[in-house]
Amino acid sequence: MADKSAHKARTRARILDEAAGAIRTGGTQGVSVAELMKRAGLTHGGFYAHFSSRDDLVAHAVDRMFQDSAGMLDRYLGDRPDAGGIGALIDYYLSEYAYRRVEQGCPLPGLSGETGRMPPAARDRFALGVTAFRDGIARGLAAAGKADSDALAHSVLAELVGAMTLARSMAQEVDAIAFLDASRRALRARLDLE
Amino acid sequence: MADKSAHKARTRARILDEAAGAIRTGGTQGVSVAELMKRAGLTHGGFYAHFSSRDDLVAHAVDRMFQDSAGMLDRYLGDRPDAGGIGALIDYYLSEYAYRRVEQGCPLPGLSGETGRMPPAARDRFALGVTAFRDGIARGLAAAGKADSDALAHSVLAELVGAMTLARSMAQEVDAIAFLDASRRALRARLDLE
DNA sequence: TGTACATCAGTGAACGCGCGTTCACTGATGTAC
DNA sequence: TGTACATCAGTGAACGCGCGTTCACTGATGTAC
Repeated sequence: MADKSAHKARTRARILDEAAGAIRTGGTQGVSVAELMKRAGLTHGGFYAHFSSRDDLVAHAVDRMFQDSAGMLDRYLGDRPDAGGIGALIDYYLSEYAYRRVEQGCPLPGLSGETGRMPPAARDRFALGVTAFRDGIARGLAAAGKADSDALAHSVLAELVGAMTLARSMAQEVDAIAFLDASRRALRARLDLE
Repeated sequence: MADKSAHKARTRARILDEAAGAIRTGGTQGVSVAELMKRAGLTHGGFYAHFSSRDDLVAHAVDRMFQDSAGMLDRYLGDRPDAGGIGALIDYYLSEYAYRRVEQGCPLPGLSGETGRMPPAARDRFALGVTAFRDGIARGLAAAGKADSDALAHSVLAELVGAMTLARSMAQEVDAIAFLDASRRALRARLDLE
């Protein structure tokens, strides 16, 4: 019995992983149940043994994405972040590496424009995820000795997300890099991180 | 004959208007052809007298949105922008008024995260629209006496778009306003616009 | 240890529905004489 | 000016398709005796 339910939990996690990846690339409406189950090596009918509906899956997948993001945030700005943490986070967030990793990266650039069209449960969890992310940045800014770190965190997060979103919307990679570089330098400059 | 083709052009414009509005709110996949034609006071079959396919419509609707945006940009930062133009644009772009006008406002917050899923023609026109917008901001920054106005324009646009996107993704209006205010103040401060 | 039974994750056919697109048509309007 | 004809924007029924969801089933695994 224990083996059986552990197996089920692993399957569920696998479905959620695939869903999180697919949604980061294709948006909330970007995967069909059948396609998703196929990716997870299963047939579509089994889906409802794990989730009550497609909307239910989307909500849990959003959670899943923000858990990944929280992990990333923690690596740079854990409970006791040092002064260099925020600079390293900015460099990472706006790196070419992150630019290319749509499927594994932060869900904010790809999905925050879409919240108005999300099923309500997903929308709520998304808002919580954004807030947590912003709080993490505020902690990092405070650790770097910044005053008014809450308001500043809003501004920094806005530029991070905007820069990556616009970079990914460029047709030419040169233009994409221009967005990333400009914001990375502007952020470092305005936060006195040189 | 002249009357007839003028009539057709007006109808096409009406369909495009409705499409632009609906897409700004609901995204590229947010309106069906039938729903759209109904909004325009027509039946769905007539659609193909005006557009060769749904993708064709989406591409033209994207153009339409950026024409509207270019008009807005021109009001603040026309061919010979003055020093206060960029500050006024920032105030307007991040105002509560703009925050609420999803259906008529700038297409960047709602759509730039979605470009990867757009039909190719729409994607290309979107990238052109972003570039034009950024150039307009660069002109305004140059007029305000800023050095390196091109790179700075990337950074400013990123923060504008990111702040509005994140504001609209918040569940509570208080949190939305916090994003708008923080970025408005941060932008004015870092551009010495007080 | 061996056997009979219960559980339940996963299968795959079937459903109703909304979608984009097609097409034969209608009827108002513009043109030719 | 009046009539016959051509054009074509818009109508609405019909199509094939992919979707989310349901459901009777299978067969591997865990439990009871």
